[in-house]
Amino acid sequence: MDRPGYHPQLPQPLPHHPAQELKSEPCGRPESEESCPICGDKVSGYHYGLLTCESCKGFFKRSVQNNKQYTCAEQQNCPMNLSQRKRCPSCRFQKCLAVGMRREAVRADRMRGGRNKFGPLYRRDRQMKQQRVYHQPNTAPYRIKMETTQTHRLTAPHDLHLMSSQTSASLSSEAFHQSHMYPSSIGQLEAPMPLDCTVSADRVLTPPALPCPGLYHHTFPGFVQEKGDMAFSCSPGPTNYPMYPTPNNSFTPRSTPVSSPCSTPSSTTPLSQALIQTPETPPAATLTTNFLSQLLEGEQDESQLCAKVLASLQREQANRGKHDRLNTFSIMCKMADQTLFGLVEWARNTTLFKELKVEDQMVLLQSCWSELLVLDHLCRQVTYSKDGCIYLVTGQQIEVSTIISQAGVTLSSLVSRTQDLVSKLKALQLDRHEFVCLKYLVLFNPDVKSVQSRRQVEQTQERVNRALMEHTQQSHPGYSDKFGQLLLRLPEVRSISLQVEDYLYQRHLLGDLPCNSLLTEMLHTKHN
DNA sequence: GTAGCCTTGATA
DNA sequence: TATCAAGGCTAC
Repeated sequence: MDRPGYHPQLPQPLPHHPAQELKSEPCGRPESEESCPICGDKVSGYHYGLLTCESCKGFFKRSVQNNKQYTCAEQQNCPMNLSQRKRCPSCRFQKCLAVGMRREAVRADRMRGGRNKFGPLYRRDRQMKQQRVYHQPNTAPYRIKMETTQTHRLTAPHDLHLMSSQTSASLSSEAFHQSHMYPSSIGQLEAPMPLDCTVSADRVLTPPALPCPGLYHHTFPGFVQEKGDMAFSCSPGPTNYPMYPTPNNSFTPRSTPVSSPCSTPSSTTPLSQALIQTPETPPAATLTTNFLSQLLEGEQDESQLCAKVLASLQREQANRGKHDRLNTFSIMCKMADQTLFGLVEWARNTTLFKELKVEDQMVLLQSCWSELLVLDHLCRQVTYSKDGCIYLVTGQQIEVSTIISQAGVTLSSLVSRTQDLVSKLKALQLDRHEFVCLKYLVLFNPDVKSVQSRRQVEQTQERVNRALMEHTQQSHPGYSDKFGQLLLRLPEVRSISLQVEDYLYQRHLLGDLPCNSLLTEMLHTKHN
C-alpha cells in the first residue's frame, strides 16, 4: 500500500487518526478536511461507520449489496490511492473493512432515508474531533492553561482538594478526564511533584518529526533514548506488543492461515467459524489456540499506540506558544485520552463485539470502560515496568515511591492497590493471551443491565472463559490453579475502577472535568 | 463498474 | 424543521 504502515491483514489506524482534523466553518458546521482513510480522496461525510469519500461509500455499498467476492491478482497489498483505487477492488474492499467500514450499515431492505443505528457512534466521534478543534489556538473557547502558580502551591495531601476557582476555570476541559488511568499524573497536579513539568513537556513534545505512523517505529527508540535526561527514568520503547519470558512465548500463533476478521464479504467470519465446533473440527486444544490467536489479532500494537500518543502530544504542543507548553499532567491526560479512545476502537473492531447490536455495544462499553482502562494499565505494567516504577504509554517510567510520597490519600491508595495487583499478576506470569481473555471477560458482561442479547453476550463470555481455562492448563500444566487465580483478580480490577470513577465523578461535580470528552460522557451515562 | 449528485426520511 | 446518512440515479 502506498500509505506507510498499512497492512491489509492488520487492524489499521482508526478513522479518526490524530493527524486528521476537522475545521469549523464560520457557520459552525464542521467541514471535513480529512482524507478518506481508504483512498485519500476528500471525505464527504460519515458512511457505513466512518468518514469516507463519496466513491468509497458507493464502492462499499455496491460490494455489500451485491455480495461481491473479489480476488486480488497480486499479493493482496495493492496500492490504494485516488488514482489507483479502481485497479483492485479486492484490496479496496479489504481496506474498507480494515479501516472500520461496517457491512451491517448497508441496509438489507434498501430502505432510504433516516438516520442509522450508528448515530451515537458518529456523534461520539464528532465530539472527539470537536474537542481537538477546541484546542486549536485562537479558536478555542478556552485555551489550555495549566500549572498556574496557585496550582503549584497546592501541597495539602487531600485527594479531593481542588485548585482555586480561578485555577480550575483556566484549566483545559481535557486536562483531568482520564487521569485515573495513570494515578501518578493526578498526583502531579494535586501535589507538586519533583518533576520539572515544563522540561518534561518540552522533551516529550519535541521528538523527531513524526510525519506518518509507519515511520514511528524507527524514530521512537532513538527519541526515548534522548529523553534519558528527563526527570522520569525512561526505558527503550517497545517495538512490538508484549512478549515476555513465559512458557507462552512458544505458543503457536495459529496452525492455519487466518485472514483479517472481516476479510471476505461472506457472512461467517473466521472467528465465528472458530467458535463453532463440529465433529470434523480439530482437537479442542487447536481450536483454543486458533481462537485465542484470533482474539489477539485485534490487539493494538503498543509501539503504534505509543507513536499515536507522541504524535498527538507533538501536535498539541505545536499549536501552543512558547510559554504555553503542556504540563506533565496535561500530557498524562493526553496519554490516557488516546488510550481510552483506542480501547473503545479495539472493542468496536473486534469481530465478536461487532456481532452484537449497536445498542448492546454501547451499554457494554459504558459499563466497563474504566475496567478496560485499568486492565490495559495493568498489562502495560506487567509487561514493561521495572520494579517500583510505573510505565507510561510513551515509554517513560515514574518511580512509585515518588508518587506515593506526594499524592493524597485516595491517590496513594489507588497507586498502592494497582501496584499490588501488578505484583500479583507478575507473579502469575500473566501473558498476552490471558490478558486479552480478561479484557473480553470484562467486556462481555451479561449482567449489564439493559443488554438485549444477553444470551449472546453470555455465550461469548463462556467461550472466552473456557479458552482461558484451557490455555492456562496447556501453558502451565503444573500450575493447576492459574485460571482461578486470574479470575480472582477481576473483582479487584472492578473495585479499583469504581474507586477511580468515584474520584473522577467528584472532580466532575466540582467542574474540573471537561464537557466534551469521552470520559465525561461515560461518567455521565453511568450516573444518569 | 465508478463516482458525483439527488432523494429520502428518521432523528435531534 | 434542519440535519445527514442512507439508497437511487445516471453520465461516464
